[in-house]
Amino acid sequence: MNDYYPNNILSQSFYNIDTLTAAKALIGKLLLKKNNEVWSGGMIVETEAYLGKGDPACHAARGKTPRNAPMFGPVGQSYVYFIYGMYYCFNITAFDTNKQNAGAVLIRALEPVLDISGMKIRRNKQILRELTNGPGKLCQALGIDKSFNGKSLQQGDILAAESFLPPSGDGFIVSDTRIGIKEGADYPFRFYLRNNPYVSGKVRKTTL
DNA sequence: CGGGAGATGGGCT
DNA sequence: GCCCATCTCCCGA
Repeated sequence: MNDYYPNNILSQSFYNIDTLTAAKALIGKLLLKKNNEVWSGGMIVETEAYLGKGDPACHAARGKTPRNAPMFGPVGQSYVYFIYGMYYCFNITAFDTNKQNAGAVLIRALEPVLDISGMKIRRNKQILRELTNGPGKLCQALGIDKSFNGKSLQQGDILAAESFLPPSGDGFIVSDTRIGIKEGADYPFRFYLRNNPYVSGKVRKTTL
């Protein structure tokens, strides 16, 4: 439990910017989800940009379908998809509406901040680092499933907001290739906070 | 303690 | 048929 109530919610215009810039700008922001009147959430520490047209790794690369429809807009809404038969991945639609017609930022990892006890229960894990250090993990920790697909992030049960504290690490955002894709694997469209222990992947040299 | 195998299902081509 | 993230179990050092 906590007595947190969201403020400084990111406006829709925040997301009307090219997807790569949005992916970097979202680093350090809060992702919030309300569960039974309690706000859970954490600071975004790792993202990936998926450009619509010309990006073979993007679900929207071959045009609009029922599944990828949210990626075609409006910007600033959720795009949630089901993966590997058991997990979900959470994206935020973001693109320059004057230049692109689709695009989204995959949220790959959070630094836990709010309702850590609730996240531990939903994850069935006690280690802080294991709660939200991966796209499927953070959806489970926050209680996000397909029913939250295509929802505004300016109101409702999922919000993105300015953080009230700085993330761990030295504050530098570094880029690298995206995880788990085959085509477009050489594009440096993944961004994360250097030296932040909550970034996805193998255990870093930090004792948490 | 780290590493590898196997399992899990929907949306596309 | 191909593509994906994560868990658990079972090794071997």
